[in-house]
This record gives sequence, C-alpha cells and structure tokens, in this order.
Amino acid sequence: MDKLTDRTLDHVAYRFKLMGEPMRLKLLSLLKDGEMCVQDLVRESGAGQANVSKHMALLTSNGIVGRRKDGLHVYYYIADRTIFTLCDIVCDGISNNVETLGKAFSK
Amino acid sequence: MDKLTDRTLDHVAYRFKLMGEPMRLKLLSLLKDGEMCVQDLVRESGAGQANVSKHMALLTSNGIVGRRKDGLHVYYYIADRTIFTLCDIVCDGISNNVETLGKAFSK
DNA sequence: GCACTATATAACTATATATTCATACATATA
DNA sequence: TATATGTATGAATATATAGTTATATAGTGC
Repeated sequence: MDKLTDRTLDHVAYRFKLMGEPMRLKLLSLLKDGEMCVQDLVRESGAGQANVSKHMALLTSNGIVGRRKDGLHVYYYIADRTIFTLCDIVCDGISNNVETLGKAFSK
Repeated sequence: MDKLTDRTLDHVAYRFKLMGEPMRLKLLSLLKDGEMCVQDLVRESGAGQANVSKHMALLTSNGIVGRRKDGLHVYYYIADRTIFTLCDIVCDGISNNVETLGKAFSK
C-alpha cells in the first residue's frame, strides 16, 4: 500500500464497503461451502427475496460471486475466495482484541 | 470463518465498514509511516478539521489507531497494522481484476 | 487574568443505501 | 395457452452517516 492514488483508495474502500454489511457477509458465508440458489439463501439468511436478489446482484457485478442459471433457479457461488482470507484476518484481530481486553480486566 | 454467529458477523462487517470510507482509508494511509497530529492530517488529506477529528475518534474507539497528547497537539498512530495486510490483499485482487479484464479485452 | 492555538463536539444538512412491497420477467409444466 | 414458481427490478421509506458550521474545551504563553 505505497503511494496510493485517491482513485485506488476509492476502489479499495468500495471493496471494503461491500464487505461491510452484515447481511451481505452472511450471504457470502452461506456460500462458503458451495453454491446456493436464491430461495436457499432466503431461507438460510432470513432476508427477504428481493433483498437477497439485490445483494447478490451487487456482489456479482463486483466479481465477488458468480451466477449460474439452471431452469427457474439461479445458483450463486463465490468467485473471489480472497474475501475469506480477509474475514479470517479480521476475525483473528477481533479474537486478539477480546484476549487483550480480557487481560486488561484481569489485571 | 466457520460457524460464525450473527454477532460475530456483525463485528466483522463493522470492521470492514470502518475501512470502507475513502477518507478514513486515506487518513490511515497517511499514518502508515508514522504518527501525525490532526492539523498535519487536515493539511495532507484535504478534509476539514472537524471531519478529521471525528474520523480519528471513530478509529481510536475501535482500536485501529492510538492517540498521544503532547501539549496542544494530539498525535495519532496506527495501533492495528493488520489493516495494511487487508489493504494489500484487496489491492492485489484489484490488480488481478485489471489484468483479467485486460486479457479479456485483448482476446 | 487574557489572547491564541489545537482539538473535540453538538447541531444540522445532505446523501447513500438497506429493506420492503408490488410487480415484471423468465421458465417450467399441465 | 394458462398457471405456477423462481428471480429481478422499480418505487418508496427509513436509517445511518459523511461533511460542514459554529462552538466548546484544553493547553500555551503573555
């Protein structure tokens, strides 16, 4: 991350923004183990059908997921698995934070 | 990222959201090589003073940056450098995307 | 004390967007 | 063709928040 232009910063920020909505992150995590169709995602996520469709459209247009049509169903799948690397790093960070806080409290 | 609870997803999403604003990302990148005080950040970022203060307050309360007072000045510094790892991963992804697009167009 | 500087904050505005509802579109089947 | 199902989309609403302005707070030096 050296000498980033504002334009690049915008791109990076936008990618983070895409990951920064709990429902989108939930949908992505549901797809981690394999593709799912919209109604599956609706059932598992608790979101409305229209909402799921919109989130998936956004994720698709940004190359994070891919889509495959099969008859009436549309199956979505993770197209960019680096998102899970990002999540892992953040999760580790949060765990460390919790540990640090724990130690602070037990002083 | 296995069996994440909604609560954990919320935390992770919130962290991404914090990184998902271009101005915040710019402020963080300015701090990469060392601490800076608010007026330095104002000058280098082009943001207003109040806006910088608010962004830094948010980043501080979430453990991403730390602050040190010295007289009238408040110096901010990166407290969690994993954010740069995240940025690097996203940047690489974007570069790959650009390359992929380039190849697609040159077909 | 007063004036000056640096930072923080409160109130406000403007904007972006997540969600929902209704409906359109696409596809399968009788 | 008619009907039902799965998905996408437009319109409308509600909410969150980035940015600004004005002001408050805190520290410095006279």
